[in-house]
Amino acid sequence: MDNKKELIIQSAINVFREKGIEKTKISDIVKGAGIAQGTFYLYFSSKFAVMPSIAEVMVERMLDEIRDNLKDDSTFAEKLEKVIEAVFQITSEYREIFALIYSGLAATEYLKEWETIYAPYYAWMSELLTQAKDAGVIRKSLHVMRTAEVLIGLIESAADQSYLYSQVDTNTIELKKKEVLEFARYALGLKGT
Amino acid sequence: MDNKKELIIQSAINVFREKGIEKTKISDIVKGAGIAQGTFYLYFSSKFAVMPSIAEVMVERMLDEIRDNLKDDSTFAEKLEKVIEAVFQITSEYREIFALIYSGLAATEYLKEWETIYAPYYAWMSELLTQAKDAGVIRKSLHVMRTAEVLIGLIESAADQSYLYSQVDTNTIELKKKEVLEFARYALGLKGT
Amino acid sequence: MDNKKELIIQSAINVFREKGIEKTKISDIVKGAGIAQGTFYLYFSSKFAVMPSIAEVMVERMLDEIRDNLKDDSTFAEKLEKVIEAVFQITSEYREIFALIYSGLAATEYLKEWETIYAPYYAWMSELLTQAKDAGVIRKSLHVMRTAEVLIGLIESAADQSYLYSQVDTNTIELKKKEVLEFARYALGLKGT
Amino acid sequence: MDNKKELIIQSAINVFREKGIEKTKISDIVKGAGIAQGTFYLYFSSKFAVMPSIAEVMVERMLDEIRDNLKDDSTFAEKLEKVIEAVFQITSEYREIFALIYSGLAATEYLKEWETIYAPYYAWMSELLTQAKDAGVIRKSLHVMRTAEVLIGLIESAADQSYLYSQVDTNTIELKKKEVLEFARYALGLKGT
DNA sequence: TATGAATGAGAGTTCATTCAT
DNA sequence: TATGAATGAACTCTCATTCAT
Repeated sequence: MDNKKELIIQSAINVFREKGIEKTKISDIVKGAGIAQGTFYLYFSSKFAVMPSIAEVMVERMLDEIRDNLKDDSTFAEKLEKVIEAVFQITSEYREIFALIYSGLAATEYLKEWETIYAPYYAWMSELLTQAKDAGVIRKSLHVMRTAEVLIGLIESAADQSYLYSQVDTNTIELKKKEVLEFARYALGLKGT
Repeated sequence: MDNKKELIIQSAINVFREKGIEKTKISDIVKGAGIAQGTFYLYFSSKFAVMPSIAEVMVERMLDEIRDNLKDDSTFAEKLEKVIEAVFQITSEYREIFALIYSGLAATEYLKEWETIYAPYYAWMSELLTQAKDAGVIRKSLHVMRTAEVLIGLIESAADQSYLYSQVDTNTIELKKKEVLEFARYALGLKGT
Repeated sequence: MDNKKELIIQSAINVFREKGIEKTKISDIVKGAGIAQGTFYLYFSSKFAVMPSIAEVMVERMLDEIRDNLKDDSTFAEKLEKVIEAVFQITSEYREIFALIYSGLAATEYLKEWETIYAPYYAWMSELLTQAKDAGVIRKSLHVMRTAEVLIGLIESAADQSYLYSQVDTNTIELKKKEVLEFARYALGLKGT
Repeated sequence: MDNKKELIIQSAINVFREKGIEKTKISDIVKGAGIAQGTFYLYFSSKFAVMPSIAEVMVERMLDEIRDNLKDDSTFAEKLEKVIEAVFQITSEYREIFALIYSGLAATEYLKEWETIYAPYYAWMSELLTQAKDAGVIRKSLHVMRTAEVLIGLIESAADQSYLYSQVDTNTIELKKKEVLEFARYALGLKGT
C-alpha cells in the first residue's frame, strides 16, 4: 500500500518528538523517511497536514493499550483502577507526542477535530459506565456519556499534571494516582468503597 | 519602569489571538506595541519566550475573576458551584488565549513552567478545601493539595471540552456544568448532597 | 558539474577586489555570479569560507605563471632570477587579492590552511633546488625543503614590502629585486657569483 | 592622561585576540573596558580605527624585546642568532595579534601605514648591519637599508610559516630556525662561517 | 565627559516550494 | 511517481549609532 505516506507519518512522529513542531523542517522529515524533498508534497501539503494522521494513529494506539490492560471478568472497581493506571502509563510514555498533537492542532484551525478523534475513546468509556450503572455498582444519577467525558478529562488532566507540566518523583505520582482513584470512586458513587 | 515589557506582552496577546502563534511575526508584535524591532530583543529572546509572561497574566486574571465571584459568607457548596461557573465563563471568554498558551508552551521547552504559573491557583484552591475539611463539610480522607490539583484539572478539562474542542450549544454546556458539579460534590464527599 | 561553485569563486574574487571583504555582502557575490541568494549556501557557509578556494586558485595561477616564465634549458642562476621576477610581477598584478586572501584567512579560523594551499608551490621550489644541489651549483649544506620554504618566504616578503606595504617607485623596486637576488645567491652559495 | 582611551585599546587587543576582528562587536570592547557604549565613540570612530594604535603599541613592544635580548659586546654573528631567536619567540607569543593587526589593516585602507609602523624596526636593523659592514664582518656589496628590510622579511616570513600557517612541532621549528640562520649567514657573506 | 536604553536599517540565513530530469 | 538542486521571498536578529539624561 501507500508505503511512502506511511514512511512520512512515522518519520514525522519521530522528528516532532525530537525537535518539536516549530523547529521541524520538511527536510528533517524527508531525511528521516529516506525520500526526496519533493516527494513529501505528493502526499501532504505542509507539516501540519500530517497532524491528523498522527493523531488518529496515536488515539487508536492508546485505546488498544487500555483495552489490553483490562480483563473482561474484572469488577468495575478493578477496571477503573486499571484505566487510571493505563492512562498514566501511556501519558508517561507518549507525553511529548500528545503535547505536540495538541500543539499542532491548536496552532492551526484543526483544534475542533479533537472531538472526532476522541469520539471512540469517549464511546468506549461510556459503554463501560453503562454496564456498571446497569449492574448497579455506580450511582444512578449520573449521565453516562457526559460522565465518560468528564472522567476521561479528570484522569488525563491529572496524568498531564504529573508528566507534562512538572517534574515530580514516582512516589508523588503514585500518591496522585491514588488520590485520583479515590476521587473518581466517590464521584461515581462506587458501592462498597 | 518596565513599561516596554508590558507593552510587548499586551501586544503579543492581541496579535497571537488574531493570527495565531505560528503566523505571528515579531514585526507584528512590535508594531502593535509601538516600539522598535530591536527593542523587542531587549526583553524577550523570541516570540515563544513571551508565552510564560502571557500565561502568568492570564492565570492572575483568572484567579482574580474567580475570587470576585465568591462571597465570603457563602457555604462551600455554593462556592464550589461558583468556581465551576467562573472557570467555564473565563474559558469561554479567553478560549483562544488558553489554546495558544498551551500550544505556545507545548511547542517549546517552557512547558514545565506551567507548574510555577499555576502554583497560586492551586494554593488558593487548597486553602478553600482546607477550610471545608476543617469545617467537616467534605470527607476527611482527601489530601487537600493533591485534591486541589485534581479538582482544578477536572473543571478545566470539562470547560476545555466544552469550549475548545467542540462546538456545542449552551444547553449542552449547562448540562455538562451540572454533571461536573455533581461529580465534584460526590468526589469530595460533600455533606448534605 | 560544479559550475555554480566556480561562478561563486570567480564572482567573489571580483567583488572582494572591488569592495574589500568587509564591505562585501553575500548579495553582491550572488549578483555577480548570476545565481540565487540561497544557492550560495549550498556551496559555502559564509563569505569567509570562500577564501581557501580563492587562495587555491591564486596559488595555482601563480605557480603556472612562474613555470611559464622559466625555460627548461636555463641555468639555475637564470631560473632564480626569473622566479624573483615572476613573484614580483604577480604580486604587483594581484596585490589586492593577496592582501585580501591574507586578511580573509587571518580573520577566520582558516589560517592553517595556508600550508596545504602552498604545498605544491613549496614542492615545486624544492624540486628546483634538488636539481641544482645535485648538479653541484649550490651549497651542499642546505636542506632543500626547508630552504624552499625560506626562499619563497624571502622573495614574497620582499615583493609584499614593495607592492603591498609601501608606495615606492619602480626604480626602487628594481633595486630591491636586485638586492633580493644577490641576497639569495649568497644564501644558496651559488657558484660563480 | 587619557585613561579611557587606554582602556579601550587594551580591551580591543584582548577581544580581538579572542574573537578575531570580524566577530568583535563594539559592545564587546566597551564591556571589557568597563565603559558605556556611547563612550567608545568619543575616542574612536570604529573598531578598525583602533588598529593603528594597537599596531604602534605592538611594534614598540617587539623592538624592545629584541633589544633586551642583545648584549652590546656580542659579535655580529651572535647578535644575528639572537635576533632570529627573538623574532621567532615574539611571533610565537603574539602571533594572533600580528595576524589581526595585519588583517585589520588589510581590511581597510590603512595597509600602507605598515611601512611607517615598521620604520623604526628597519632603522634599527639597518644600524646593526652598518656596524657589521664597517667592521668588515659582512660582505661589502650589500645595501644596508634594503638588506635590513629583506632580512627582516626573511626572518618574519619563516617565523610566520612556523607559527601562523602551520602546526609543526618544536623540533621542526628548531631546524627551521637553524636553516634560516645559515641562510642568512651565507646571504650576508658573514666571515668565518 | 559619560551614560546605556532605544533605535531601525539591513545583513545573514532559512526553508517551503518548484520543476526539469 | 520520484528526485533534489535551485530558488528567492521573507523572516529573524544583530549591532553600530544616537541622544536625552
